[in-house]
Amino acid sequence: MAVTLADVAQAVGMSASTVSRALSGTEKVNEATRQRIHKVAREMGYEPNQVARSLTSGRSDILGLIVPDIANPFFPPIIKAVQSRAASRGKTVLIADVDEHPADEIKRARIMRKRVDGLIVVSPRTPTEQMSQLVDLQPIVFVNREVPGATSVLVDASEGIQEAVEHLASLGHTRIGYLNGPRRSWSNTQRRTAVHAACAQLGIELVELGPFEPQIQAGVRAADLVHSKDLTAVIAYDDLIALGLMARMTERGVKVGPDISVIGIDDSPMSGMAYPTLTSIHVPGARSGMTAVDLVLDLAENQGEPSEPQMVQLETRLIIRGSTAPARVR
Amino acid sequence: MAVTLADVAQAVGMSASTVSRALSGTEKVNEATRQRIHKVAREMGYEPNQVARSLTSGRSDILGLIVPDIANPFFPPIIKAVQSRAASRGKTVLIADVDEHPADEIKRARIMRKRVDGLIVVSPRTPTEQMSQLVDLQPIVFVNREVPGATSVLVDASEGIQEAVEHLASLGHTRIGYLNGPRRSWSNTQRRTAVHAACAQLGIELVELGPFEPQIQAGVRAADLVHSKDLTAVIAYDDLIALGLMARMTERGVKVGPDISVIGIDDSPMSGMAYPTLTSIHVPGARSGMTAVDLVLDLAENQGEPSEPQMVQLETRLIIRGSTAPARVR
DNA sequence: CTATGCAATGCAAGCGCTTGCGGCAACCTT
DNA sequence: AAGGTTGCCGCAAGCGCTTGCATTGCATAG
Repeated sequence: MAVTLADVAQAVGMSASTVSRALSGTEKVNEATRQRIHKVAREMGYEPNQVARSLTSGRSDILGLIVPDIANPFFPPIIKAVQSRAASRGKTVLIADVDEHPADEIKRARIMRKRVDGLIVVSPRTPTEQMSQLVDLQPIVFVNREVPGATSVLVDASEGIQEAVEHLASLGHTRIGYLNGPRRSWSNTQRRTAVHAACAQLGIELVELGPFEPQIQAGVRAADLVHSKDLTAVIAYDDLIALGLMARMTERGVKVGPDISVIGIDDSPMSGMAYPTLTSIHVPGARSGMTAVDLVLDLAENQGEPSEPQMVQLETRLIIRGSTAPARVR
Repeated sequence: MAVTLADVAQAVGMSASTVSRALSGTEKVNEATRQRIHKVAREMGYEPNQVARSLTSGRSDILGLIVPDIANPFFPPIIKAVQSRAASRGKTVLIADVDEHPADEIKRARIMRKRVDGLIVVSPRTPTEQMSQLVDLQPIVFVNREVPGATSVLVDASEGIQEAVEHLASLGHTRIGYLNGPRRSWSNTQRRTAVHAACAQLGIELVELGPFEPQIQAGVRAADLVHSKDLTAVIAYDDLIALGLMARMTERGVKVGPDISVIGIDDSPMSGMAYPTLTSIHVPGARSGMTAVDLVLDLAENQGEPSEPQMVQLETRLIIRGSTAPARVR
């Protein structure tokens, strides 16, 4: 059996309460006794039982993080950022991968909520109505989507997309495609709207395709569709779709760059490694993860005072690489 | 406040013990009352407080999973497999990403151990002596590394590597490079040894390079080194290194395939998407994850009876894609 | 009709920790 | 010198749940 608080208390000849206070450090304890307690505790190899601790204190020092798909390279950086930020604030992170399955999301969130001090939900996908069910699971913050009445950290795709369309326009493209992400996805709606706006403003013809799942395979399928539409440039909902598309194009002997320009969104680590390298709209995943941690911990600390929901906006920008080139003259 | 067991008990007019038994289902309760209790509990929206439950029962229904780096595409499939297998057995998974930092691994494991029913450690990297410290954190199972006295699921690289070297030999390569992974990594040692053995057997000259971190950037650095050694074929410690190397080679105008053959290890999802597609040794990540869950749960269930450590071996095989081709005649 | 067994349920003791409240010295006040 | 502070610390009451044991009622056996 592990050594308990009581064991330490007995060894030092003090009450458990004092030992508890000495170790958790919040309350006043004589400096000398504190040191003695710490020493003995260390010698005995005492480690507080977190479960018992959270039962009484109500805190667990765990943060819940819900992501749609760990395998999507866009998420690991977010996860890492959340973990390291959380760690520096003394928290651990419980990750749930909901496998792009919205229904799970709600359920998992409810279950998780009991063991964690706060929830961070990164889910561009689940419909807003369902998300709203989660708002009362305070403290909770949403990343990359807007939920009425909840604090969230948003990524504003419009700037990057504006830049992307301008980039294509300046390369002489006059007719571009947009490969939709999942139909009911909030971020797809956002991105799609931004593409529309930018095209309208620059007088570019827009062809919509999809929806596609944010997976490489979907991009592979998209490729053939794109080819049949005779487009010279496309913007994909995310890098994965773009990457799959590029792979398939290359396989079919279509040269990405010279023959067709493709732009991804997310700027995931892979985009610099593909061939050709993928021009992509950088989404500050790590920053949004860190921000989310800060927000959720703020909420957790001020549980009582009902602060009004904050909304932090982060910006995007275009990273030009090798997958975009002047439109071929026909 | 959430509804507690006592609330439900009061509503049904029974004692908390009965309600507890009715809901957890393990003990005998009259069928009629059980149904009534279930009904009321559902109506009241009762959800057991997991924290309290685990304090008394000692179980948490959480499995701990320690991985070196979520961002390495080799791991997400493992994680997903572990999660889904665990879910089907009624467990949740607590993931810790130790950022390739061995020292953390030990610490994290110890801390985690208190809140989880069992530990799965996937860490090809940490030195064996340190790993051994973890053996007493039963139930624990190690993936992809052998630790004396502990149950583990091993991936036997030798077959796949043998196939790989044979493949290269048959393509006419007579001098190949091996790009070492991290120096003290168990799996690197294993792979390296296998490469040596295969080369010796087939009379192929072997040049070792590295060590390199299992990251794309390291592969990029490796590329220039490889180039200067005038090799016609290399086997990399993992896909990431291989991918980085290919990207850099391509950038320098060296044609991967015709000019230099490269083989990765892991067969991560990216390998089919690179250009050219990467010939790689398939490592059954998902299977090993599932197996690990089964093993650790078995251990957990038979905590008392000291069963002797099992060792499950999984096999690897070569997946030939576009990055390998006949040696250029010079 | 009383003894016995069994199924169904209640009692109560924790699990290991936190925390409000109060005790009690030792120290200040005026 | 008596009342008031202050700083440390102990008491004890839980947190919500599980579980060994006792209790009850009733059917069955003797």
